[in-house]
Amino acid sequence: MQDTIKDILKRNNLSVTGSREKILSLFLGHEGALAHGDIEKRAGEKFDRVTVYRTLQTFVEKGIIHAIPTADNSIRYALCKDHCTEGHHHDHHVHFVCADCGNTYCLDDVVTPEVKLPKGYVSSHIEVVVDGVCKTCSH
Amino acid sequence: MQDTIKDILKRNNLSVTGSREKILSLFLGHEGALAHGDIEKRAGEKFDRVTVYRTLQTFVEKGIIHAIPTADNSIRYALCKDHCTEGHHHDHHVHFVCADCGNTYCLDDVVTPEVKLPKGYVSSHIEVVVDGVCKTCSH
DNA sequence: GTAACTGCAAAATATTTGCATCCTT
DNA sequence: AAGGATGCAAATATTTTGCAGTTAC
Repeated sequence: MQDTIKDILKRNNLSVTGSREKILSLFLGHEGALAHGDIEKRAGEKFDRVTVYRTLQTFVEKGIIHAIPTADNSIRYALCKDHCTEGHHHDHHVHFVCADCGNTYCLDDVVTPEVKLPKGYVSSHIEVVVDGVCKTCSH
Repeated sequence: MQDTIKDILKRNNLSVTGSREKILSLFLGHEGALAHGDIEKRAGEKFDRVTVYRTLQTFVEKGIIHAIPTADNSIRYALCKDHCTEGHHHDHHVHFVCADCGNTYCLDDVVTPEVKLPKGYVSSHIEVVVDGVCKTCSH
């Protein structure tokens, strides 16, 4: 696991630092998406806010994580399991926000559906966010 | 037009006040969606920030407008053209964010597609946001 | 050794709350 | 007149920026 994290960082030309390893391990160890606040909470409270902001930004730029906009104005981040590269995100899956537990999941198996746009509109990216109750909470 | 605005407010049991009339008229007179900041800019005169916050919140609660989450963390608001009532939004259309002009449009004719979720997931609402170039800018 | 990263302080923004006053009904 | 809405001040919260010290490579 340690090696995997380092590998991810190195692969993206990022220096391997404590903060980055810890933040990245939070993502790897958590199934759902994390908001900025979640990271500060879940971490052993050692993080400077600023470091978290900058680390998340760096990760997004490098294509390690992607941002998921949700209705409550809190941006969540989740690992890119697809083959994202710097400046090129390819997250063609659906996101799911559970009203019960509040977690946000990437439904990697659910492919973004096609949308027929009116004439003249050109689509470059489609983001689908489903609200509802997740597998765990619906039991 | 004036009467329409008043009608909308009255229909929702809201007192007819200057701020509400003006903010509502901004939405009626603008095809796209508006963010908080847009409203302060477009309003010819000075609006108290607080009034805008509270008015938008009230409108959302009453089902007059709905919020559109976008990737850049700026919530946009747009008129509900469907039959929304207090606490019950029914905006089953697709939203489009133009990378060129920055406007956000409700594509009322484009119905939200069905999404097949994995077993155990229950959907209550699906939000589709398409990024790309709009009709006007693609010319 | 050098470039990159972090943490602290502080600035710039954004949002919420309390309260006195004013306006709508 | 009564209740709700507004505007101001101020409290909170969020995000960004600058810079000096530290660390990775």
